[in-house]
Formats: sequence, structure tokens, C-alpha cells
Amino acid sequence: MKRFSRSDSLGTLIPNYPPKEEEKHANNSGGYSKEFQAILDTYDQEDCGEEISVKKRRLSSHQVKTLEISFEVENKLEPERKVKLAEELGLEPRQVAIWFQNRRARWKTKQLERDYSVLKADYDALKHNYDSLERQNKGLAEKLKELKAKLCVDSAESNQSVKEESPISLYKSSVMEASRDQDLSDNGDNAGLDLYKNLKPKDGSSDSDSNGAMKEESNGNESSLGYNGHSLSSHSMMNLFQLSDSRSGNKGYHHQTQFARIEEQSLFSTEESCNFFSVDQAPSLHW
DNA sequence: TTGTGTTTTATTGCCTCC
DNA sequence: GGAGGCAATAAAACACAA
Repeated sequence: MKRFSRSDSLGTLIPNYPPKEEEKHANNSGGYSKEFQAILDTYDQEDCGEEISVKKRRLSSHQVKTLEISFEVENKLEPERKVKLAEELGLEPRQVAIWFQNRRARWKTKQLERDYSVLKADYDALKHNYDSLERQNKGLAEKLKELKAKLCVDSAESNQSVKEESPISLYKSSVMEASRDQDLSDNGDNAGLDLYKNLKPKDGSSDSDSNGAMKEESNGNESSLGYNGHSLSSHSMMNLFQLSDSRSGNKGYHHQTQFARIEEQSLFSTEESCNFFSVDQAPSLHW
């Protein structure tokens, strides 16, 4: 009896089915009342073609409570349990099955709501964290901007004295001496060219990707210089400076301004990168 | 009392499993 | 092919404000 047409349902076929709560209590039978049984008995004798009013009856609180308890135990209904519950509650097995089906649907809806709440809470926490980091990031960027502006002023002032014996010019001259002993036409050129290529944007990389990479790298240990969405480690920058400078000899100032221009288009991610351009700080010999 | 929104009971059609 | 589950839906019952 899987499929029921509307005319098959008890509520449709039988008036006052299931029996009203008051009727059941009045008869104290817990199941069908005598009156209801009489209706059932007389139903067969009636003309089935007659128009019968359709009345849905809500289950009594006792029935619902019992069904709820049973649902708590197991939300799936085995045939034996269905028949037992139906007998116990004075319901049709089909009614019990329908109740469980609807109950499962309600449970699923509630579960979806709960899952949504949990996910939303997670999302809100994550977003709060992200916003906080973003504010922090903006603050740091502002600070960096100020420091760079200050650095430009300082370097402009010190350029006058740099021509004298500054640590950088000492370093440059030592590099020039070293370069004389070295064949720069092979390795030096290639190394410089490769590094220069590193400065140029690579094909196929999007800005958003590189920005993401920048954000990630800013948290890393190695200092890097972003250039048009690409990053270049400070060591590579130093090498480029060293090689180019050694080739050009006395074009140190030119390169310094070149790097300053690059610097304007990029952000240093660490203090180390900032210190590289610091005139106040004497370069250590290793770089 | 009545209009309206919500909840509950029941039906229908489709799908899967045995 | 029958039994049972599920989603969508209808419709009655109920709650409640105006």
C-alpha cells in the first residue's frame, strides 16, 4: 500500500478520524473510542461515492510526546516499531511513518540552521581577524612611507659628504679593485642580466596573485623587495648593485638614484631591506 | 472577528535498494 | 516491481495582532 490517492486517506474517507482528544479521554480507552469504532463499522455500510468533508486532526500531546521519545531513540522507523507504536498510540502505521518522515524533515532543517550558525560564527571571527590584520598592515605601510620620505631627505643631505670618504664609497672602490681581477664579460654580465630580468614582471602572473605572495612574504624571514608585483630578495638586490656598480665604476650615484626610483614603486617588507639604503649605517663587508 | 503568518499532517512524484 | 525515503507541496489547524 505504498501509494495512496487522496480518496484513500483515512482523514478523507472517515469523518472525525482520528478520534478527538476529548472523545478518547471520555472513553478512557487510549485507542479508538466506541463512537469512533461505530463510525468505522458503519463506514462500510455507507455510500463511498458520497462527498465527505476532509478534516485533519492534530495528534494529541501524549501521542506527540511518545513519538518524540521514540524519535530521540532512533530517527528511522523499522516496520516492527512502526506497528508497535501505531498500536500503542491508536494510530495507523502509515500515520506513524508520516510523522517520522515529517519529523526527519524538521530535524534536517534545524540541523541546517545550526550548521549555518556555526559557519557564520567562524566566518565572523575570521573576518574580524582579517580586518584587524589589514588595519595593522595599513598602519605599518604608513610608517614605512614616512620612514622612506625621511630617508630621501637624509640621503639628499648626505650626498654632499658622500663624495668624500664615506663607508659606501670605500666599499665601491674595493669592489672596483676586485672587479679588475675578474673577467666580468661572462659571469658578471649574465648574473647582472639575470638579476635585471628578475626585476621585470614575469608573464602570466596576475597582480592579485603577486599581492598575495607579497603579503605572505612580508611575514617571512627573508627580506624582499616587491617590484610591479614581483619580489626580489635583498641579497639579489645587493648583488645587482655590486655587479652593476663594479662595471660602471664611478656611476654609483646614478645607481643609487635608480634604486631610489625602484624603491618608490615598491615596499620593503623588512627592516633589513630598509637598512640596505640607509646612508647612516655603514655597510658591512660581507655584502 | 478577521486577516495573516506559522506549524503540523498528509499527498504526490521521484529515486534507490533489494 | 514493491517497499521505503525524501523533497516539494497542499491544506487544515493554530497563534496572534489589529
